Amino acid sequence: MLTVSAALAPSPAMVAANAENRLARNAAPALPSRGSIGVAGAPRQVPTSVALAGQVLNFAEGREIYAEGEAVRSFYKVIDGVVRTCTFASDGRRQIDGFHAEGEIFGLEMSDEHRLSAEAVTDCTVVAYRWAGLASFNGGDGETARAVFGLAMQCLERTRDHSLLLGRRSAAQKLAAFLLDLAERGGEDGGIDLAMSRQDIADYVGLTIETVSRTFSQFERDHLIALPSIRHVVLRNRSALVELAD
Amino acid sequence: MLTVSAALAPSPAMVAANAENRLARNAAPALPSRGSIGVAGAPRQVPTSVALAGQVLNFAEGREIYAEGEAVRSFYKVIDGVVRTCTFASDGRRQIDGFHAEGEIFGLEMSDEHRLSAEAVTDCTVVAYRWAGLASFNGGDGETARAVFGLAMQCLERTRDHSLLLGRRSAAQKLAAFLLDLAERGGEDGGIDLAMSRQDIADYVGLTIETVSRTFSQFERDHLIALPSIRHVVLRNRSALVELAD
DNA sequence: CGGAGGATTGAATGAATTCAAAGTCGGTGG
DNA sequence: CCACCGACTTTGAATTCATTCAATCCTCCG
Repeated sequence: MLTVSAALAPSPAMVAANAENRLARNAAPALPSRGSIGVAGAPRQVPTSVALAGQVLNFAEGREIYAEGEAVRSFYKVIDGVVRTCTFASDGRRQIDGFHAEGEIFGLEMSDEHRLSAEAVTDCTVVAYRWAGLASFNGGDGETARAVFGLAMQCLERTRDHSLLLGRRSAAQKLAAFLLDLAERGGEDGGIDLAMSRQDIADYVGLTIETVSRTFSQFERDHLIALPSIRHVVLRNRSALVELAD
Repeated sequence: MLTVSAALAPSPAMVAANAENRLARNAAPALPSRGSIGVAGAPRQVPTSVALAGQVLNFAEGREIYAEGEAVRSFYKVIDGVVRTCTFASDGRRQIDGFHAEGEIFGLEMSDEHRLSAEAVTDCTVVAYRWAGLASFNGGDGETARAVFGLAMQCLERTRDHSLLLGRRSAAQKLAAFLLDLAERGGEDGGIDLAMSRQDIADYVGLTIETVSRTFSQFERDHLIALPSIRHVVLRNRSALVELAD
């Protein structure tokens, strides 16, 4: 149902009720954006321009896209909005593995069931590409394979950065790094639009919501940032933040 | 110098002074092993059996294999011994991204310079495969591409697990998870041979060396483990450890 | 305008770190 | 062969930082 193309090879015939999408540089349509991770800015570069058919799907804020343990049938690219991938510990604590914004992919896994769940942080539009584990990598032509590989490597790099962020760092270091990352991904200086709640941020950087709040307030008192509204951050002293972050 | 084959395609002609190696299931030669991560056991399965030429290299304990910032010319597979990949914060703190044992790869990166450095935890033997970023993915035949892709996905999974480990978890949870991971990778039950120092462990799980030591001692007092020698751990109550880890 | 969920702030607690000292182990040289 | 040295590890006490628990404050929506 979710999938359209045969294993990574375009097959327009199967593109039924839904629009076809191309996995290409700047391919995202200009939908009214309610929530980029950072500010609207330069689209994230994807190192491919390969035609790949997929099915466009919409999810309302908070909706689950797939659950931990569910069979892997697709991987996804974000067209608009923000998605989080996460796991839940036995005591209920949530750990957010990553936020995925326009142009980024998620859900690409080797095993046959998802190790993480995915949820819409904001209302969002994604494209599902048929994918059922490593076997799916077989058929595609060289260029498609290369595209998917590039995307996987991008995930790997982001995940690596994340685990370095979580290592032995203070709350201030983590949050400075988090904000700088958002600013970089968002594109322009000036303001960052937070797509996610404080709780999301806390679960991403491995802190409590109170510590996140306190640290942001401290940053503001120190004139490192301004918080004109609850979901908007302005970097006032980027170099000091960089210094802090490491 | 380090590289032997043309981009991921076997080219025996270039295999000059050094032995050729095949990236295959159970390909590792039976060298006298001084340091697997865990106990000697079932070889880590690699989901490929593709011929791939590479150059065999040896590194003494503590030696640097490549440095952060260095140009990416190869990725590596561990034949024997253990390798760590890590970064250094500006204040000198080290963060270990991963330990890589027999059969595992490291150093596969998309960018043109290494974001991490790699060092020999023990005396070790690795094979270097020519690799210069995403462009290297172009030439190979389908099967080689698939092999490399599978390896990249394996790295991704390990890195994901690591970042979940580092999130909001207590020292006991982190170390229980660490020991269970080693035990699983090592193969058999019974004993775990720690290839790495307490400092290495601390830098991997994001704790101080003192906390690692104290927690191990506490585990021993609680009969979760035994520590017959400094580099040897016996799991005495695996289910309790699993419970602890989450 | 009033309610509810999310965010901020405060005070007390607790876990991990830091600083400091003692113990262990392996290796080297007498 | 034994004693000593040095690096690594363990243990102890005090401190620090983030968490927990609790109360208040926004802000958005109905």
